Amino acid sequence: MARKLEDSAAQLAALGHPVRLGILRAVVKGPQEGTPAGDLQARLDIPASTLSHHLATLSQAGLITAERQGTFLLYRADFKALRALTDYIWEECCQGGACC
Amino acid sequence: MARKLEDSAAQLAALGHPVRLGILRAVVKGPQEGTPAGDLQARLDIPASTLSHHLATLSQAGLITAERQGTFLLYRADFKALRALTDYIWEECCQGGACC
DNA sequence: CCTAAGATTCGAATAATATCGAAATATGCG
DNA sequence: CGCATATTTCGATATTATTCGAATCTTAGG
Repeated sequence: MARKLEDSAAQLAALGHPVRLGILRAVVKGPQEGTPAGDLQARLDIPASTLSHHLATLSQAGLITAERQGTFLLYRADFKALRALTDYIWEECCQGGACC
Repeated sequence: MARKLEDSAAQLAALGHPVRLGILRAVVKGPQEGTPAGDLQARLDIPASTLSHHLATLSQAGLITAERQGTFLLYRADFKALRALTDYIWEECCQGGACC
């Protein structure tokens, strides 16, 4: 399965925003079973609608996943996707043989 | 030296554009001493002014460096910066202990 | 000094993104 | 059902990014 440059760019763009990078960090450092959107909102102190928009961006990029638990929506980081993304960067780089 | 979230976000944003990711790839796969802007333009088939703008973005983010050689400007990838960036992502992730 | 080649900067139009309050949707519970 | 809580979607605005032709700048060479 060929990894598309466009998809990687979309994931990198999703991470390329201070608020979203902060969201990912908060999700990663949160409980393994996931962090409710409300908890993220309280911790990061941003309006709910803004947070929701950023969560959607990260989710569409495939970097986080959501699972409903009652009235809560638990967000979890997709570590496999993160690994694939960083791997992609280095596959690109090492193909030239200049760095590793 | 503490790596700032904002700086990482800026670097990720620089990579988060298909054309710029393509430029980085071309630079990485090019000769070690650097690739002239004109070569990149011919290979990627984009207007010179557009290319120049993207090169400036990548350069300001600290992902590539430029060195003049006569009338040419040779662009090189900053592998150290790329490594630091991918490392940063995993430092963030592994702090939670959930993934590695 | 003049010209040509390589590359950037300017300027201006268009497109995309970010933000956030208000309204709407989904879920659980009494 | 009706209400409360959690979250998203809508709508509207402000900001920023992207694009590219034309003009400018830089350097080398005659």
